[in-house]
Amino acid sequence: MPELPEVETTRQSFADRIDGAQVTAVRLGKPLRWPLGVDPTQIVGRTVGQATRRGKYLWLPLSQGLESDGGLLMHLGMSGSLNFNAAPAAAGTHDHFDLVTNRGTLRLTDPRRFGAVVWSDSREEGMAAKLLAGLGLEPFDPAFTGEHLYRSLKRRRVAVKLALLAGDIVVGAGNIYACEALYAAGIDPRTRSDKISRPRAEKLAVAVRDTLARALALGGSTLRDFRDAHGMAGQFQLQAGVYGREGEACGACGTPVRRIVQGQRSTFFCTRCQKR
DNA sequence: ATGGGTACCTGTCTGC
DNA sequence: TGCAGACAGGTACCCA
Repeated sequence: MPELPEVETTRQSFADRIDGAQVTAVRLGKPLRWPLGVDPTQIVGRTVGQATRRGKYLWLPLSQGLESDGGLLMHLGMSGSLNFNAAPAAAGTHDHFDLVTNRGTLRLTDPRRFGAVVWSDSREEGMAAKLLAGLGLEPFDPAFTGEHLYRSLKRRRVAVKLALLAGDIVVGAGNIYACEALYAAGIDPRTRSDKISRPRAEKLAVAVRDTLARALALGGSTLRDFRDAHGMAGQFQLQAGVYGREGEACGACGTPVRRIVQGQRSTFFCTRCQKR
């Protein structure tokens, strides 16, 4: 579900409110993608720090005086959302993790349970380090340039859409925004990554950054169940050019939007506006 | 190393 | 109404 705009929207909606809170309890529901990796009693009494984001992961620091840092690495998977509430309802069927603090409860709701909440002694150690290790550049990092994208794409020969989705060149674009960025850049998603010219890579880098920024400004996309930590839905899906619009007329040329499958996922594109 | 496929799990929608 | 099948925002892991 959540791609970078949704994860960042989520982070911004609870980070300042939970920063400085004391953990009073932890409640676990059904298993998520990985075990928590720590005895929950080790978390109780800790102080929550400022949540940060790397790709689609959130890192929530939980310090214990001077002796121990550590924190939780969280991922929303396909169907996860985090809610922060001072007076949370009783945990429902899909509520699988509660971090109860003196200011409110941070709750992960995730029907499909592809999400994760994993303890690490620091962001640079253990499971967190392992999961973050292979990630590509942040799209808003000045180092993410057309030249960087061009050189990275040159090294492989998969379809450019799959190269974007892989997340080891640039992070943050999932299925919706990979489709939308390629549409904005006028590039056919089936184009082999090593065939993308320098100028087109430049255009694509700009499109990735702008698409994600625009979605972030709209609070992300809500297709079915995404909500930020206040329960607000995103608005970007209403402006999508191609995603989820199979058969509808392309806004630029009127050609019906086409749907194909790449890597077992739907790709939406305009056969006229997007060239190989 | 690269590319391709599978696996994880639940809900919703479509068509017969 | 029931039921099978397709599909859904992600990504680690296994195999060739």
